[in-house]
Amino acid sequence: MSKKLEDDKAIEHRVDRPRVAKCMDCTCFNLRKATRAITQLYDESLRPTGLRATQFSLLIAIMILESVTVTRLAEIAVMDRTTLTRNLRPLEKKGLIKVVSGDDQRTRIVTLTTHGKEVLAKALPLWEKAQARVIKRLGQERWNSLQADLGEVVSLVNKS
Amino acid sequence: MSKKLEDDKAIEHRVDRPRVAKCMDCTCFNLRKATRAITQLYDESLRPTGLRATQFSLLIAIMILESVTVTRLAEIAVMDRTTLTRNLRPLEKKGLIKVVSGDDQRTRIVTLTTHGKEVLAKALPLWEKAQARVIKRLGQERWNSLQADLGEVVSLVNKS
DNA sequence: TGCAAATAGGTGTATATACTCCTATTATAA
DNA sequence: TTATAATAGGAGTATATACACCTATTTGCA
Repeated sequence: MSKKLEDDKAIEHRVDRPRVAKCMDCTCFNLRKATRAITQLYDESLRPTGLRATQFSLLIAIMILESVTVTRLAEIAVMDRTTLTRNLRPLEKKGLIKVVSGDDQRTRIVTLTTHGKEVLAKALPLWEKAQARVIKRLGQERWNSLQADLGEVVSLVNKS
Repeated sequence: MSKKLEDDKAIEHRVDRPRVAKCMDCTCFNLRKATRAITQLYDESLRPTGLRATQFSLLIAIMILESVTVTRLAEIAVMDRTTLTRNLRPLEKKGLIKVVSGDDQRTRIVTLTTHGKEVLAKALPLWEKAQARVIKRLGQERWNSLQADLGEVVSLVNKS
């Protein structure tokens, strides 16, 4: 290897300040920060119902779909199948959902219980308040573009 | 209570389809979806180094700060203090960071080890590739506005 | 028809997250 | 100076996340 190439390589691997500083713009880090912050806001709002934000959204999805398999629900939630399995556990334990085998014995069908629907009805106005607050503070226009961009991020990764 | 008010209350608490459907626009749910997706992309890119995206960003922050307390680092990372304590554990176990008591005996000072700097130097170009790919696919302009919006979300919550 | 491939799902393990409650140390004020 | 408040941090507990690997069932084809 020529001296020139060695120098290039050394430069390439040197960790200088400005180069490291750029890492603070990490898309992943900033998404995670925003998610941590916003999750606390929604969790706080939903606390009277005993639901976490993630649980609320899963229940909503199940209500809309009425009856859905684990794999299908995982696809919709852009969630690993095994993650969903674990996330359904506390919902089942609290009696909010019911999980039974489908006609295809491999599948597990998830549905809301009556109790689940009741809790969801109590949670809905609380969620609406939190959502309205976020949209108001962010501004409708900015919120719209954020929603669109988040959707773009998801499809960007799926097409990888 | 008058019949009129009872009706209003019934309407307020009724869970009709369009109202439930709006919940799919949940800011929290969509942020979490995007975060799950993008985290997998960065984790995949960093896999050869054995670092997760979160770990990479923490190491970067520690490198920039050179020496930092747990509470200060948690503030910067917009992370619960107890979460950070747990997140530092695997980094310490892998010998990437060192945690020692400060002059103020209550504080714990976090610094990078030589090994930590080496791993970070290996990870840096991998992160840069992932970051460049995301910016390219999203488009520089869209990425810029996403970054700004995520920052806005964080400060929005902090000001609550 | 019978067997391999595809599909649906769960477990083990490890990290990520944060709330509640706890201890230890430092700062402050009576 | 000493009692108290404030600060820094950790432990217990529970949820959230996903990879690697496993089993059971169904499908499709030779």
